[in-house]
Amino acid sequence: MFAVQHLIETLVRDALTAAVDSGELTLSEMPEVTAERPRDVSHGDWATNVAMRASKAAGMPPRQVAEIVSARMSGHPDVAAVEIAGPGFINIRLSNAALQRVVVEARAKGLDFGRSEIGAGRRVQVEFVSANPVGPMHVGHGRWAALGDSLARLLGHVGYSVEREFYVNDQGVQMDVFAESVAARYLELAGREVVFPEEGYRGAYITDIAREILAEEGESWADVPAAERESYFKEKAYAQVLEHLKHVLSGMGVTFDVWFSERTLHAPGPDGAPSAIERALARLVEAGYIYEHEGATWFRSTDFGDDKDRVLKKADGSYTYFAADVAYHWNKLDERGFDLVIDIWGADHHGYVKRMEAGVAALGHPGKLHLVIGQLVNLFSNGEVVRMSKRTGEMVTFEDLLDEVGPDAARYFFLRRSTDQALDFDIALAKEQSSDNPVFYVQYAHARICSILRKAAGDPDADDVATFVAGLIPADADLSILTAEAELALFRKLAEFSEIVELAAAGYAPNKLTRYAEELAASFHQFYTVCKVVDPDAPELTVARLAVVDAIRTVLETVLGLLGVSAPQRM
RNA sequence: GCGCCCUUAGCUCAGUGGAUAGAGCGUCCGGCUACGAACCGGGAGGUCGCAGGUUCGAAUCCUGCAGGGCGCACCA
Repeated sequence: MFAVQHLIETLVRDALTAAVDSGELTLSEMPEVTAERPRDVSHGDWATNVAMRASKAAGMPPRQVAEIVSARMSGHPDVAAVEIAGPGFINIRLSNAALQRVVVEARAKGLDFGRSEIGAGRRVQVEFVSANPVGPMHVGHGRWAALGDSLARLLGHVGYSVEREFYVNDQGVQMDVFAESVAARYLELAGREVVFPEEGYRGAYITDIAREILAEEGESWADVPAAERESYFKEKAYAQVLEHLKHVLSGMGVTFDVWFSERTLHAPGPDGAPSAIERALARLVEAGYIYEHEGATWFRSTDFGDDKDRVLKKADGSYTYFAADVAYHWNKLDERGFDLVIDIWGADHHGYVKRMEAGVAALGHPGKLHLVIGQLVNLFSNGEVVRMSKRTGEMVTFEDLLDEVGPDAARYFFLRRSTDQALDFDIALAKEQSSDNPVFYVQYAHARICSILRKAAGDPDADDVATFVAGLIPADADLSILTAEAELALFRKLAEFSEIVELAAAGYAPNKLTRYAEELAASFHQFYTVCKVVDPDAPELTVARLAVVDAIRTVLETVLGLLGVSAPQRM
């Protein structure tokens, strides 16, 4: 709950009860009292629909109820006006003093402005990207990387203790195929006759890895048994790809606290103790959700709304991928004790949502897993669709994209759309480092402010304005002289920030932040056009407006920081 | 056939119960002898896919239909 919203709701509720107590209003039922922000600013800063909600219970038209309630909403210093409008809305306009106070608060809190404690220190894990370590990442991975990292920053800002994790699928047939593919290329390079595996990975990167092994170790591996060669190459190539993944991700500023290996779930514990998968399975047996059928071991996921039951242990004795996933989430929630676990999955995995939620519920942690399903990325270039395929070797990879458009534009573009919307990413457009690109619009506002501050300080070459703003602008600058429309509009936008942060965090929706950043930048640019900041003839006005632009600077830096985008002081 | 996501201005998209549905781009008109014009102001542009329902009120919730995307393994 935000201070101002709370204040308004209290004001309305008090007026309502006072009217009832005095007998002016008779209610068969007390309506819920809520305050909301009208979409249209001409309707005021806050509005309540309580008169419409109470209309039936009061047995009179909404506007009449509104008359009675609003008459009792006396002059609080933060409230400038109360009006009745439309079908019975009560519109409340904040006083200039209340709006000016937001600037003071933003300056006082600095980069902590907009922080909240709704997370209450609870431990949350965000697992994302988790690309298979057998090849380069596609652009969809880039989207999950930007999304997961920004979500982690956002959750941290609202009081959660956050860990970022990458799940590495380093066990299974894909790893075998991967090893066979590298081995086949190695043999080719060594001049041996070889039939490339039917289902092998044909990307050029496989040959690159083989070439590197050949350069390092010579041709000696061509003459050892295939199993020995492939087993060695598997580890060698796996390590290389993993390093590559880390390298590309760090190129966009994304790092992980934990790289979790799937192998550890299959591995027996010390002294032959059961593996994590076996322990999780035993837990499900104990809870009564397991049965045997046609030689396989099944999980009764239909008890939790899944379409059909799922196999955990196949008839041949091996475990399914899903079994490892159940064990993995048991490890997260039970052994590591996270209060909340967020997995970001591509839309191509949405068919697994129900069974995963069923697994978590059966393990005794219902509701602690939140799956974010992100729609896929369609890559365009000059209006042409670019197909992505791990097999053709012709795909544009995440790395390629990052090299072309840079980390700031890539992140911003990835985050600008809601996650359940497919993303059309036009490389050619994103490459244009022009005003078409909204990230530059926002960054420009920040750089422009820094330029003003440098000018005001008489230090055009200063590297970092943060080092001198405190000395330049007193904390108790008198802001009451700031009453221009453009100024008040800017203060209103500033006041929305805490609200936007909480909404974005609660909805796992960083795209709300990109929108806000653009709106705040627009409000600033409008203010800048109308209001001269540095004016030697008006020292008090100059100080007050410097306080404003400095507050905006900090909030722009904060919101860009939550997106993982840089806030340059010059461009 | 079943499930999930999507359908809003010419284009790309915001908007999950409120008032005259918004933004960017594009288009047309206008604004620098003020601190960064990478900026700002204004105009034109809409059957919120279609049809019912719920209620004081629906782009938003429910049902059905149409169109597009993605999935429906003892694969990973």
